[in-house]
Amino acid sequence: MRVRMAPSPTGPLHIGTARTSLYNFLTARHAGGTYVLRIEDTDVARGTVEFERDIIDNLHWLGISWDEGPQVAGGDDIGIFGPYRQSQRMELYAREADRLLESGAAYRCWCTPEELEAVRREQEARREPPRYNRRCLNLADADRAAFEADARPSVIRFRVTPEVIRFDDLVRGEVEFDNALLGDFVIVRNDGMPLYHFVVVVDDEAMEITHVIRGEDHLSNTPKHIALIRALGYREPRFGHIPLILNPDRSKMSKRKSQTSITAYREEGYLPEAFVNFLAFLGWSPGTEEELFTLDELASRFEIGKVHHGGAVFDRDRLDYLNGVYIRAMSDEQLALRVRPWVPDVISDDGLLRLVPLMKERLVKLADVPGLIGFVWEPDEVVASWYAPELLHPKKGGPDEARAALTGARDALSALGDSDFAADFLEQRCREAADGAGMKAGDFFSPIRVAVTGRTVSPPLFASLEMLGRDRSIARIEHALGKLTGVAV
RNA sequence: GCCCCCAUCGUCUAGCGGCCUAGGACACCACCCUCUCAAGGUGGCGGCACGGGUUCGAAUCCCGUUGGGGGUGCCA
Repeated sequence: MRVRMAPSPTGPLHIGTARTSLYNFLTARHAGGTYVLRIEDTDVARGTVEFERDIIDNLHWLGISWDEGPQVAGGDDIGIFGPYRQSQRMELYAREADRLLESGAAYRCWCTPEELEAVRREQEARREPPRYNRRCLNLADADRAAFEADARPSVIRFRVTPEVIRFDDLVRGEVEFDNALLGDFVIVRNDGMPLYHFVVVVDDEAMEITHVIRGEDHLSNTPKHIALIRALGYREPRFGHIPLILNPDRSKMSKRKSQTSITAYREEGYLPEAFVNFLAFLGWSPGTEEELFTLDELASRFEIGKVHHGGAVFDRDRLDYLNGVYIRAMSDEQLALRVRPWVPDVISDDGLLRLVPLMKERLVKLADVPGLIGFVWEPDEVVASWYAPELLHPKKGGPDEARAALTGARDALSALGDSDFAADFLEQRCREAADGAGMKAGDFFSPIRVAVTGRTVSPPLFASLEMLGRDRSIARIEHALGKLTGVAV
């Protein structure tokens, strides 16, 4: 078995491409087959090397690797079927196009886009299917000779034979199309650039691809490809069309309506292992109630034949949940490492490790880290700027209660030495102080929380105080007291 | 318009003729735990699109309807 993924570098790695790549990868790994990466960069107008870079990087990030593929960073191609960029395979396409021309399976067409457009409009007006009228196929010899002598640019069209095309789709079973409904489609542009339908077929043959697994949006392209395969005398691979990933409104997932670039998810701090797990289940399930799988486990369980037929909506909530599960399953040491890019250097590795227990259960995405524990490293004034004085008021109470709690806490904390400034001690003393002030613990803690973390929602208060240390904790409480007087009058 | 594909809770799905009073997960709601928020625990809400067949029996098979999606490029 030889399978391939064939991304086009006309944009950053897209969720759909990532999922298709994953399914191909899993299919190859499951069967012990070979996995090939081929860059389909025939669209020079839209493709860029930056996008190719993004695609390769993010595929790697997801843990998807390939046995054969293009050279990267000046290295050599991996594999003997290269080059693996279509832009480097032009002689092959030219040769195969000539074969088609010679056999009469393809022909040159000199129609201009404007002429084509006019014909299309007429057909639509007559409610006929819009397809090429074969004007250039039926050209008189003299006219053809004139065009050729003129060296006027021409495209090459594939002459579609009217016949019913059937194939046994890996995921859908028997599918049939009537190619009589197809027009003669262009396979080489008038600037000599070969087009997708053509190159994909040529390369799959040249690279000995046995299984073509792609998105359902290609299902109706397959009869074209099969026709081409037959005309060229190629072997027909198996085809499998996997369901699309959908926007919430159930249309094909698009940049306009959803976040589709893998880079964006990576930057938000989703874990690749969670992301892959999530992606795998968008259109497939092992048939049991298990739902946590590593890439290796997916590879051993995945079967292309068990892939669903219907599209799947991309559900952020579920992704978030899964990411949280993976975060919580990590050791503190692992999580500290993963979170490092979101934490400033002033926090040492040891310090970060001590911070991890404060955030682990609360973390959904790694990028949430600063919002969660930023108060630890932000300057006192910055933390103070996060809250309005009114936020210091406990739920049941006003400035008086806030002041009572804050002064009580300040006194209790001040009485403690640096070595006693530990969470359990702090809690004990603050509870005593709450009693002393005749307040409920919750109401007493609330102003302290806001003063120290700048927010009404925070990690556990006393562990937070401990992390912050005696002096900074007291300073923040004093500061809060000052803010309180400013408005209390 | 034409061609093709698809159809189980809001979402991801289990189900492949009797095990289904349709199971799980996310989300949502309630309660418990609790210094806030989480995490965790318990419970709840919620679905076989519709109509015909076939069969002793249909979420499962067939046909139709409806709905949704994809394609219909000198993009991929």
